[in-house]
Amino acid sequence: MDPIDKFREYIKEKGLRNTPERETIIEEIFCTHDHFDADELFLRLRNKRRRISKASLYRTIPLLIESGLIKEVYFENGHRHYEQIYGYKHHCHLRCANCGKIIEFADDEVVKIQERIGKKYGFVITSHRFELVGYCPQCAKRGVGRKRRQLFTKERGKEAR
Amino acid sequence: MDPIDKFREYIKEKGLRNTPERETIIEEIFCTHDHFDADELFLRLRNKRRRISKASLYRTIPLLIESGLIKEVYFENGHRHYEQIYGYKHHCHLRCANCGKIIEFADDEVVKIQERIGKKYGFVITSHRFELVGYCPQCAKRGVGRKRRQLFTKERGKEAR
DNA sequence: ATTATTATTGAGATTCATTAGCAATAATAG
DNA sequence: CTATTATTGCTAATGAATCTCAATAATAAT
Ligand SMILES: [Mn+2]
Ligand SMILES: [Mn+2]
Ligand SMILES: [Zn+2]
Ligand SMILES: [Zn+2]
Repeated sequence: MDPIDKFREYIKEKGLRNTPERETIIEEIFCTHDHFDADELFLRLRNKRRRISKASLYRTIPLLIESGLIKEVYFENGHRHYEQIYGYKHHCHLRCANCGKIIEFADDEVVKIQERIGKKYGFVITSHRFELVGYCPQCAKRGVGRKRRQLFTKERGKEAR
Repeated sequence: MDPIDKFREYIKEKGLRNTPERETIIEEIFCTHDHFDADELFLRLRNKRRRISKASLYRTIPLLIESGLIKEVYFENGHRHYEQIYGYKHHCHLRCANCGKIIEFADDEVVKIQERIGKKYGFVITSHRFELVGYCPQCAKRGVGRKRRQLFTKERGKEAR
């Protein structure tokens, strides 16, 4: 089923009303599989001459989450980032702390751990978030040498001496 | 080594200056092992008649992170949450989506996955964040019956059919 | 198709966490 | 003890996310 149909279903079920603005937003989100944030999405829409107010965009996001189309993946740089989940298999993220590159991966062991821990504490687990952070091949190589400055952002105050 | 000594070491290394305000903050954070956020910490200090400005508190947090005393654990309710890491073994979190209860757990498999994935993509992995979300025993039990509404917030639209 | 009901929109104001600016203060080196 | 300059506290500023409200438009009922 199409993301838009999925959304219509949700809208009907909730007694809400569908609108062209909402469908435009969904279309834009699903025309690529990239992670995104509110502002990025707003600009993407603007570049395509779709003028949707930021208020509507922000108001739509929770609906997309509740309908199972997207989810929040991480908070970074002072704002939330999202990704589509509808139609995509679940995955975890591996991120380069330097260049920001993100690799999506899946590993069966993750689910096993989830089951084991859930059983151990009597929890009914509904989701998980597993993120690995490090340095990608390129950055790891350069990281050893120069470029220290913005590489290890967390370690400011050193390279000055 | 004491958290404060650890911090002094860091301060010296960076050519910064230590202050009673900073030590007070560290003391307050380490007098218990709870997760915390900036405002909570500010109030805890205030209740103990330690008047430290919010500005200083916010300015100190990055130093505590860089010195390896604390780390950001999650963003929720519009603000960041932290936890001490110095002196505590690494752990992951299991959280109840309803009552907010948090259980800390450790599982060796997590590290194995980290190593496997790191090798697979050529990343030098420096850290990970693994969070399981679900319903604790109590909430899961009640969740089946009434109170559905705010319980399964993330999965609305499904249990209705 | 027309009408009634009310959810949704867009523009702007508002909130709230976090930062930045600045003058006064105090931590360190010498 | 003095000089240097990092740090403090206060306030102002920033910016993401939310809210207000009048105008508009999506649905359901005629
Ligand atoms: Mn992804
Ligand atoms: Mn913890
Ligand atoms: Zn990289
Ligand atoms: Zn619970």
